[in-house]
Formats: sequence, structure tokens, C-alpha cells
Amino acid sequence: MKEKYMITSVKGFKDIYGEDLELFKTARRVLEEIAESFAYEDIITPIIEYSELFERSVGIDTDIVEKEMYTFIDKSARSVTLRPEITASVTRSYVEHHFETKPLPLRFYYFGPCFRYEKPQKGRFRGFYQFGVEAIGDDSPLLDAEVIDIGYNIAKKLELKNVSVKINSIGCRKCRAIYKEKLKEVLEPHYDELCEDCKRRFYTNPLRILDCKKESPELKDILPKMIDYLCDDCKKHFDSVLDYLQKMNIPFEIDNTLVRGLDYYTRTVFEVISSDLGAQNALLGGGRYDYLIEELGGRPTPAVGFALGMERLVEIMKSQGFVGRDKWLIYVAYQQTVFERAIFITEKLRNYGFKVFLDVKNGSFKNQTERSAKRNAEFTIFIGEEEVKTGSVVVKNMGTKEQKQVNIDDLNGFFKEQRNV
RNA sequence: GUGGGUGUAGCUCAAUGGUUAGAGUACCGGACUGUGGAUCCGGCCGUUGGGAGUUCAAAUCUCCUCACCCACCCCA
Repeated sequence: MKEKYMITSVKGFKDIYGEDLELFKTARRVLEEIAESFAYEDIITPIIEYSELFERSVGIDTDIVEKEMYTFIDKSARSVTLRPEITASVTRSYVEHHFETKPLPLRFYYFGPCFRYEKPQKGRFRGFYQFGVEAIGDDSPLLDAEVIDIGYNIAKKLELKNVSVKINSIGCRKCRAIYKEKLKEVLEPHYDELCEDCKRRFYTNPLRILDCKKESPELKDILPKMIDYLCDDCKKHFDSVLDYLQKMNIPFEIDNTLVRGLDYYTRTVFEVISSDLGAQNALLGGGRYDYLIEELGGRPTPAVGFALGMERLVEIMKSQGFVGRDKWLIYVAYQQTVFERAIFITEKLRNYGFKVFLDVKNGSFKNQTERSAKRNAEFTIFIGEEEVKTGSVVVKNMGTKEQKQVNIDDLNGFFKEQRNV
């Protein structure tokens, strides 16, 4: 009871257990099934990488690299980092193992923990799990649409309410550079009207001013739209992605203010957002990253993907009353005098594949029935001297309170049948 | 890094600056060895997050600090 010296989990890191873990596991299973159904292949990469990987991929000027990485010097004096995201690792792996010699595009999905040293709040932690997909080696707009389709299917399969798909194009390095200049040109006369954050953004990342919530609508109205500045190829690509989405019956909203904070994105960017998430409303986010592979030393290779926050997904499922609890449990109540029969039947049922609870406490049947109820068992089976004589057990359905005598040899069939009801 | 909110028993919460900080719930035991989470009785549970100060007297007032939550920034 003395908690003075209690050691807690590290700030921003959480234990996952109980109901949350059930949802977590259910979600993970569904995500992987969907990715597999799109013929994506699993890949596991290390949770630690040389720091340079993220500096070159995520971008040296981004918040993630500037102040959020768990970076340290290992015993051979190399700078290593706990991964803040996984796309960089997958592309590193692609280059390192010469995956370009395989039939392209390659399609991967991944799942694992990530680390960012941030101030925790709703939907944001220092240790969190990401699921994601990456399709590498083709610039077809159909591949963009396919990746978005996976994201949309996740929401559909898990019956998520209040979610929507937002999409935008931020162009390639040619047209985005032109757009940035134009944006600054228009903003310059209004520099003094900008909020403190935007004054900084004006120099670091002017695109960010687009989605600032503080700026006046009048100012935003005069800002040029990226779509109007896309080069012919980017425009064609974006229109084609939208066309595919329509043909695939995926509802979406074009959001001209959608820009993303990682440097590697090009052309298509998208998010699936939920109103159940608070300020951190993005369930998943991603886009195209056509320059990343060559940035990491590979030959120029276009790619597209997204990452999804598991904790956020679980949060949505919880707020929508999703039940993931596996309640299938048989509680064995027995009289102490027939323990041997009880343990025999228990093991038999376990071998049949059922989840069987054998209490270490014995007590009266009343007592044991109470314990069974507290454990949320679906069934209680009673084994006493009478049952031993007749070679049967009494099975009680704890939900309906019905009970019936079942011959020991019929138990497997009986419970199999119950499970299918 | 910057703001705001909250810290009292495992959990949910009480307690005008004034007895030994209390309830409910959970847990354990008994009533109770052939059937439901009940009821009754009993037990266990606190350096009031931590530290300093004001005061005859602090859970309560002041300051500092820590933790959690929420928001900004940014992101999954």
C-alpha cells in the first residue's frame, strides 16, 4: 500500500490490457486481413535505425527530427534513433535489399511501435503503435486510389461512424516551388496581420499557414490555391486519382488546406479524420512520396502509402461502443470429493479448444456459481457425485439460466453447437 | 517548449481553517458444500501527490515542485 516508491510507466507510454487490448487485437487482426486481401505483404523492420535515415527522409527541418526523436549515441559512437515512423524504414529496406529487381510495384504493410518525444494529450503519446501500407515502384494514380481504398475499407469493415476522407495535391518539386513563391508574394503585404505562429511559418513552411485556425477568413480568401498552380502532369495525376475514387464509390472531400508536415510527400496527400478524436482528429494520414527512394540512394522510384494510429483507432471503436470481448468461457464447479473427475473433464474440454476456467477455490455450488458469474462465464458446468454416477455433467447457460444434463461424450458436440448459435 | 484544469483509500467521491480525514464500491473472511453478481456481520485500505511557509490549529490559505488530463505547436 505504500506508494511512495512506486515505479510508474514512463511518461507518454501506456500499458495496454483488458478491454482495450481486446479492441486493439481485434483492430490489428482486421487491419492485417484487409491489407492481405489487397495482396499486400507483411514486413518487419527494426525499431531502431541510424539517425541519418530520419534526417534524410522525414526532413531535417521538421518538428519530428528537430525536437521529437529518441536519439542517443551507442557504444560504438554511432547516432541511432528509435523510429518516429516506419515509412523511412520500409524504403530503406527497399533500397538496401534491391527490391527494385522484383516485379513492381511492391506492396507492403507493417505494424509496430513508434516513438516521439512529445507532450502527451488526447490521441497522442510518446510510445504508440502504427499500422501502415506502402506501395512502391509505380506512379499510377490507380495506386494512390488503391491505398486510399484500403483506408476506406478499414473504416467500413470496423463500421466507424463520423469519419471522412480528405484529399489534396501538393504538387511536385517544380510546381510546389512556384506555388510557395506565389503564396509568399501574396502574404508579404499582410505579414503584420499574421499570428505569431504564422510569422514563423512564413519562413519555415508557408504551406502551413493554409490550415491555421487563427487567421481571418478574409485573408484566407485571397490566398492562391495549390490546385491552380499544379503543373500539367500533377494536375492530370490528381484528376485521375479523383476519377478513380469516384469509380470505386469512395466518398471524399477535397481540402485545399490539407498539407502535411513530413518533407517527403509529393502530389497526393490525404487523411481519414474522425470527429470522435478531439484535437488530434487524424485516424490515418499519408500520401505519395516520389522522391524519397532516390533521396535514400536508390534509383528514382515513385511510391505511395499511409500510416494509421492504433491508439486512435481503438479510441474511436471505444467511443462507438464496439465490443471485442471474447466471453467464451466455461467455469467448472465441482464438489471436492470428485476433483479427479473435474480435472479430467476440464482437460478434455481444453483439448477440444474451449476456454475453461478451473477455480482454485472450491466452496459450495452457490459459492462457485457466484464466482462463475463474476468471471463473466458463458457457461457453468456442475460436477458432483450424482453426475459421476451417470457419466454426465450439468451445463448451465449463464445468460439464459437454462440448464441441461449432458453426457460426457457429448460435451464436444454440445459446446461446438452452442458456439455456432 | 507555452498555456489551462485536476490531484483525498485499489476505484468513484465527501469533509465552514477546528475531535482520531469519512462514505459508497471493490477486495478478503464468515453466515453458506447441489446453483446467480443479493443481504447481513466482520476485516483490510491514507504520510490528503511531494516539499516549504502562514497559523494556537492546514486536505482546506500562500509559494515551489511532481504527476495526470486538455489545448497550442506538430502529428498517427
